Amino acid sequence: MEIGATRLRAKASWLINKTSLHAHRLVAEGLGSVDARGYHFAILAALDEYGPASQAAVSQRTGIDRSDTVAMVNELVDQRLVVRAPDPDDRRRNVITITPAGRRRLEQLETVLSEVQDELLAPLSAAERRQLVGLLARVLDHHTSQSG
Amino acid sequence: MEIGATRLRAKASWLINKTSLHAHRLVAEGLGSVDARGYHFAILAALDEYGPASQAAVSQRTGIDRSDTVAMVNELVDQRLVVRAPDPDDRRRNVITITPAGRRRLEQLETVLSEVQDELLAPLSAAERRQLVGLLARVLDHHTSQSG
DNA sequence: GGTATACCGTTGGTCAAGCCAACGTTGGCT
DNA sequence: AGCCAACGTTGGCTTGACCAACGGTATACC
Repeated sequence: MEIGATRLRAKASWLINKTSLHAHRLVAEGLGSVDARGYHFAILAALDEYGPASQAAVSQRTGIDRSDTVAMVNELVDQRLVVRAPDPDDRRRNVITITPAGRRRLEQLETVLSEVQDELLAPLSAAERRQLVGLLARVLDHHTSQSG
Repeated sequence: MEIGATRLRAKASWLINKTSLHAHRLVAEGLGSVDARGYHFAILAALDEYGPASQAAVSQRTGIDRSDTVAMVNELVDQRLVVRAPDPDDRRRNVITITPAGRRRLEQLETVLSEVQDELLAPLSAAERRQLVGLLARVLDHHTSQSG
């Protein structure tokens, strides 16, 4: 495709959506090649940074819906990358803990995703990449703080 | 939600995908309030800029799948915003032409979308918005030119 | 102490987007 | 004439994001 339509291209929303599609596809391909999914990385990363947490906490930190978190944690448990145990202090909760294997997996996914970022942002310099990330982060912050 | 996880936030792919979600929602809400969809604007804009064209051409220029284009053109025809006529020079083709009402509609949607852009990019200055649009356009160009 | 209220994990389902395969029709090429 | 490519159209598939509701549990308030 040779997308034109200046009116379309001038719309940030359109650019973001289209770019997101490419990003999404690249991520899915990259992670798919090692039998993982984006959600796996998100959850492992959250557990690694914040330590063991309830599924609700994981859900909040990753922005993944509670119901979807259940399925993802199931998959991670099956792969022995995390452990799910009832919280003795609050029996409503399950405490999810990342395992050593989970940490190794996280590093593997980190590597894969770094390569994907490179591919995605190929035409941009290092400075420009930082710019883009900074701008997007600000936009995202604005909307997540006031609405979500 | 109070999304943290620096590892996640540092990934451009993640930022783009999340931001895209907000953008998509805002666009859907904005256009929904005047009973339109993103695809409508895309098609009307393409027809306005390039003149009458076959559905295949519209499809290419907007990046909308051929099969989805059929449905969208149907809707636009129902609203008398475009006309679909067989091409006498090539009977495989339908020539889609925007009507005067279609142009008025396009301007209406343009207005709505401008407001949506404002809302989406609220935390950014005008210069920063141009920066963001420029960076995204370059990323998008890179991937659309080499992969289809 | 008992009741209402809020939270947690889980199940099940919805909805729209983006795709893809296939078909009949038509055009172009050789 | 015969083959291949393009077009419009139908139908369906997959996935991500989301929502509603439930039983079970903790907390707050009276």
